[in-house]
Amino acid sequence: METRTLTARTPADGAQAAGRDIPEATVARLPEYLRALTALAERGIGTCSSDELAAAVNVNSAKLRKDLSYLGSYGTRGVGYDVDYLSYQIAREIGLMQDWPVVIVGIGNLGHALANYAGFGSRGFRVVALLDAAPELVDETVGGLVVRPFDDLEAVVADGPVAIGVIATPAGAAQEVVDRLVAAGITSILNFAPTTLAVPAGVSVRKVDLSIELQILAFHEQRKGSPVVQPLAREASA
Amino acid sequence: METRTLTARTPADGAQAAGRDIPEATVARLPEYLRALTALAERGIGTCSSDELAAAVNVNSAKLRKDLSYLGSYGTRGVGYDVDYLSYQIAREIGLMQDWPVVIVGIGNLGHALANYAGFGSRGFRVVALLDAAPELVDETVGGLVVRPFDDLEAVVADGPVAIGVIATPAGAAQEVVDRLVAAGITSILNFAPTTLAVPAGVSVRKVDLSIELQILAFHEQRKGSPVVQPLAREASA
DNA sequence: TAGATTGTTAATCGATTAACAATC
DNA sequence: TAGATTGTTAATCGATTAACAATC
Repeated sequence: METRTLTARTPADGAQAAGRDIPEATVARLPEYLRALTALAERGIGTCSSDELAAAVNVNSAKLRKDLSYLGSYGTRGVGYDVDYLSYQIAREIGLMQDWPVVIVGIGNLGHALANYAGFGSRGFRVVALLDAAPELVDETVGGLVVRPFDDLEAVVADGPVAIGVIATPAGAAQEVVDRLVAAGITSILNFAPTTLAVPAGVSVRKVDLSIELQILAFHEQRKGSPVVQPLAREASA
Repeated sequence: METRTLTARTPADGAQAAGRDIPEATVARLPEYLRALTALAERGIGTCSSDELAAAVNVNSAKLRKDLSYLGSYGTRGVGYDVDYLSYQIAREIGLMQDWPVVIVGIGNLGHALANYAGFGSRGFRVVALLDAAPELVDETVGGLVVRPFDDLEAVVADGPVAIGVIATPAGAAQEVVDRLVAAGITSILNFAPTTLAVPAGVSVRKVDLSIELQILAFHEQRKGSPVVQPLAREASA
């Protein structure tokens, strides 16, 4: 592992082809692996096994190894994974070697919190504009940026590329907003508004939905029943 | 359908047994169906087909019907579903006929936004306490509630049942907080802190993670490449 | 060489979907 | 009765996992 270099792969090498078509479930876990690796690196740990990393993320180690196998062969049998090297490979795979300009639409309570969220920039997600339709919010400074009218959207996009649009408006406005974002050429949307969005093919939408998460918890809480609080009493997940 | 009443089911009735063991993927969609039904009701629509409801939520109508079949047979062949009746059945299944007392821990930017979030209470999720370890936040009033010291947790729980704990602290504090919540008897956790939590069996954890969602979007955005913005050009999802 | 751990295989499990009989 | 739409079946697809050969 100490002599690892980023050698060019031959066509016969499987690892290159492995770059293609990563399962969606795997993609969703890569950021968690990366986060756990970053925490290990901060603790000065240079190497870890799949068992150790899997434990940190609460997944089966076979699943972890299978996930990583879609990226290539970045471990060393009998030894484990080099924390920095694996971090680099995952970051590259996710696309974190470049900057991702973000606009936030809707600067209410949530939009404020998002604009002030420090971790936002940490991974190359750079907030380039805050937009709101309400005149009383425009020109306010939030998280170091001046709120602009939503109608400035096209000007913002003309000024420089925008990769991701974050929707933090009320549900009623969200479809209109996403239509404008898509028309302006933005193809990735993160939706905090509690409503389903319709978008053309080729546009990715992820949603973050507090109310749905609470309802899922309520469902399971209800099923637990009052007396039977612990289904499988003894075992504790480390 | 007009004469539908909530008759007691006989033991031979399949619908009662159907209440058992709903797949996790189905559980996660029930709140979306409920939200779409509520929107239909607000538009004065009394009946809808599985095709119509499925279109509103962007799912396959076969999937919708299969999901609903786990709850029972609440539709009418040749007609569709009564919006109010189906709403009621889904709400009951999720557990929304009762109140779910919630505590929010960590009243920073995000905690503020959550405490002020109106939609919180709309479905029976009642915020009963705001807790923070920082003395400078304690006694501040947020969303109509006075922030209390985190050490009041046990007193809050003793005062009345708490079903769900919401963690809006920095990542570094989250494990400690969840340990205390679990020790206090709370068995459902909604985690906004960007870290994996370890909990004993019988405790449910859901997470809401901005950074992970952005990274998943970045992954796909990267794969789209600059010139190939629309993989399947023509088709537009309604 | 002996011990450890990866990367991969194959079995299993759960979720999705098309198709259609049941039935309003 | 004819048309419409549900509820269910069965096929397919994707994800998880145990087991182990490969190999450091």
